[in-house]
Amino acid sequence: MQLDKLVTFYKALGDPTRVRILAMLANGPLHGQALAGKLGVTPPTITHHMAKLRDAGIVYERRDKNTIYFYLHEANMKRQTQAILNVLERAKGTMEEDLFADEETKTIQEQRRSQMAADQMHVIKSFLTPDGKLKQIPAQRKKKLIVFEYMVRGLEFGRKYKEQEINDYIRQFHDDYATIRREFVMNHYMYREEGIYELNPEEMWAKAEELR
Amino acid sequence: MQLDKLVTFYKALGDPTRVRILAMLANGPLHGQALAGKLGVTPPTITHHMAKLRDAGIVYERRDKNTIYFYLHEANMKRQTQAILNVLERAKGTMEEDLFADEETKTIQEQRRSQMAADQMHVIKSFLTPDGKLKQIPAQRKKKLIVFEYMVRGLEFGRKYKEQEINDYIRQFHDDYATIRREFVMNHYMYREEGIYELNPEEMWAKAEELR
DNA sequence: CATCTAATTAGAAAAATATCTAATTAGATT
DNA sequence: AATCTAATTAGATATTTTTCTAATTAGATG
Repeated sequence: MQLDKLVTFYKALGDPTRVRILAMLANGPLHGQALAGKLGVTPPTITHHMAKLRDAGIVYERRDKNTIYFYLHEANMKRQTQAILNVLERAKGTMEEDLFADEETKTIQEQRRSQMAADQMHVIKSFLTPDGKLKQIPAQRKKKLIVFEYMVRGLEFGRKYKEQEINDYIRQFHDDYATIRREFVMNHYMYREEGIYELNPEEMWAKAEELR
Repeated sequence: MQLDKLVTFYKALGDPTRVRILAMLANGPLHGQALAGKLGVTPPTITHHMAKLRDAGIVYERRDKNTIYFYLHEANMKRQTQAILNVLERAKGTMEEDLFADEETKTIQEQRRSQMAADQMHVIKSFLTPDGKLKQIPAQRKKKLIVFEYMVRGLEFGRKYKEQEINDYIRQFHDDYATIRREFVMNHYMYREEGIYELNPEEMWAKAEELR
């Protein structure tokens, strides 16, 4: 559900009233009445906006008697503002089109540079056959993650996959799709909910860092 | 019109379809048909989304024969993702509440630290009387800007002011409001459109950098 | 110039969003 | 228990947004 989270965050910032609220909170916490007064809106409107900001992880609140003070969650903000950049950075490394490029897009694809570091590329080459099959699942954790990351890059960010689709995808690389699918989830490359799988770009990115 | 610009940017990122488009463009430019195909939507839908992304300065396009390729505007993205953080940073320095704090918020206000550097504070003190009047407009550009920045911090980000309101505000500091109002605009602290004034936080912030 | 392709515009329908008023709830305080 | 205060919920309305189909436009190209 990572796409949703990212979208929720930016959507929360995509409203002038909420941005003004945040600018006020930058001066220190304020309660609902104060915000309503300064902005010239009614308390229910504040409740509405604060719910959005809270859901996005942008503010948190603390109660003092009957009054609820809202605080900027600065660390969360700083982290999340970057989210889209992380997604794009990760998307750049995707090999999907390199592997299955059709005539239409080939020349454009060729213009770009892969983002994958040379030593990671080396690990990958050593575990894949020339036609892209996985010889074996690396035993060493670090190498295993490099290979998984490579494999998972062929999946599309933000798309929901049925288990069957994941199996078929993995089978391009290795027959033991069940093990690998489980590993994907265990290592947080994918997220599973009610039998539906989705890429987890945030975690993947954190992993990419760790591998360097 | 800076608030609008910021909101337009984040709003553009607040839609799952658009985020997926961006993830695809991170691999290199694509044309409308290709995007429509990959996403399973119709061309008009792509036109709609690309207009939003273009307005937000997130993509640009280049034509080749009948085909229009969309490119990620990465530099713009990187700069603009930070925008909200800049606004908040600037808002923190606002002295409005220090100067006019009412009983209600005083203790909270006291908890926070001013962001204004010590040497800037020194310049300000030397040009203001104890009751907050401006003795004279500094002749030295750098000092003048420090004082203007201080003054302008009492105005509210994102709010539209009539000329009369600006005059009244400035008169707290100095009788020659006309000169100072003109200076505010000339130095890009404020933005003027059809007789309505609004703070220009982006420029102000750039200025704050320059002063350090 | 007739035709093809990709993109855009127009216009409609459905969904989501922002905001208000009125009513209700959750916690203090008397 | 009765009363206050701040916040929330419910429900209504106006606006904005997403997406579609059908029609139109802008450029190439035979």
